[in-house]
Amino acid sequence: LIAERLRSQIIRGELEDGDLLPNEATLVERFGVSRPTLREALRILESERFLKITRGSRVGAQVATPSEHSAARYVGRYLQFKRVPVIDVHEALTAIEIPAVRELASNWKPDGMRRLEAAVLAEKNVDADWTAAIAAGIDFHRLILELAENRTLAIMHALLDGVIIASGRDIGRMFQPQAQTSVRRFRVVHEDVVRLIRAHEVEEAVDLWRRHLRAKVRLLENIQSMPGHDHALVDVLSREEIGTADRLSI
Amino acid sequence: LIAERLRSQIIRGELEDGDLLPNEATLVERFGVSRPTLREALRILESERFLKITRGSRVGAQVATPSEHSAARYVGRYLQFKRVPVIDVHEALTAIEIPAVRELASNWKPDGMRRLEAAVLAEKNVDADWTAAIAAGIDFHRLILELAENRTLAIMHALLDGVIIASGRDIGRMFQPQAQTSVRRFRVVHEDVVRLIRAHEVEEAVDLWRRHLRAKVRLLENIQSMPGHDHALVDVLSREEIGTADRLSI
DNA sequence: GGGGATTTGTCCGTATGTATT
DNA sequence: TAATACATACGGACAAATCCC
Repeated sequence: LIAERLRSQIIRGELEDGDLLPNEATLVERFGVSRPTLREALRILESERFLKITRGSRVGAQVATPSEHSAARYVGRYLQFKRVPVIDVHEALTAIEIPAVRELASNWKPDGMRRLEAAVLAEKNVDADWTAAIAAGIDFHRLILELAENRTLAIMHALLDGVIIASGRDIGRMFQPQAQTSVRRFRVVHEDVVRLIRAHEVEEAVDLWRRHLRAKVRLLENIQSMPGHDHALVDVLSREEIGTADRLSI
Repeated sequence: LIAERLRSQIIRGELEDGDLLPNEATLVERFGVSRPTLREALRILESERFLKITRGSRVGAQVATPSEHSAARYVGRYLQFKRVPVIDVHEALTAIEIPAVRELASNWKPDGMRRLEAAVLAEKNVDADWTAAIAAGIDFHRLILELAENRTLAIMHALLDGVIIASGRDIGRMFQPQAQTSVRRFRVVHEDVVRLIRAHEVEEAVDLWRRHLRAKVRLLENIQSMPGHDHALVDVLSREEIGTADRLSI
């Protein structure tokens, strides 16, 4: 009940990001419960990433606004439990991005177009740095959703994107030498699609994007088809567990 | 760390739905921590709906497989925090369902077609019972996603559907007298779309479904446009809080 | 229906690790 | 370097709920 009260305050915006909660003794008094009970509530909120708790002087429980990252982990765990293959998630991303490109090509706004062209430019600038290049590529896909006038779909896209990043292995695969040529070609496609969107060439833009996404999935499939990697499932736990094993020394 | 160990076991399927965990004393011994510490871990997993804890003889912590319902609440809270309007969620559902219908009309399988026709029949049978009729209507939409060969999208659809149900108000609006005629007409549309899918009339099926979804959104908008209801945001907390207030007697 | 056994819920007191001043 | 403020952890005790006989 205490966790729910605090959580409600955070979601409603009464408690803002970075706000410091009173110390445990004060909270114990305010809610009229004992310390162990209060701590169970704080632990719940910490696990849900609504609080960030540190110990020491003049610190304590700090309010953390829910981020896409934390929501993505929950969804990712669910997908993992459902034994969903990673390729399936990529296909879902495709289904979400196609109508977004259509919408954007039909009626973009000047401000959005500026941001698209800035993103393309940013990709060009980091072309030498391989890590940054891939991050910029992911950002470009997200930007398209963000500009496409549906916040729910943008959030769903970000969640699934987050799941793939948390799962991590696909991104790792992109770093493999055999993938580099393809990834570099992707940047040019991004440039082209922006040009088509600007010209309101709806069908051409959609078609190019569809081919682009199919190429991305096929690239991952090809790299994935190494022995032992077939039908790789979503796996967001393995990475968390590395840290765990370390701290538990098992 | 303890929560993560147990959670990992549940997600990997080592602990199955309904399994009973040992009692607290045993767990304390097994993990080598004190009781308050263990309880914080159990509290985390309970809040994430991985455990269902009851007190009394011969019971205790029971493993609960993550359900769409629990995942939906998590996503719902995030949407609420982001101040997303309910209509926006409906539009996202539209974007997800359209390609699903296209895929289904292009190549359905005999088994899927059987289930579609059974769903239509089920809707016809509960036509008199208003509550059951609406539930059957929702099930029909879910079935389309389930048959459309992408599990991730089906899960996303179920999540958003769950958010709307948790938010609850839109469903309530469907019960209003002014909506009943429209909702009844929806059942006929479901029947028609199955016929078109069976006949592989792809574009016609997609077009009908697009109109159907637009009608649904418009219906909700019309009812919603009563004073004080404009741009209603996703609100999954209010319902939870009713229970809270009750138990806290505030 | 009642009593005993089992299990979680809650609380207190105390000691310890850690960050800031 | 010392003092302070904070979370972390432990052990023991009792209360409350549930189940079984």
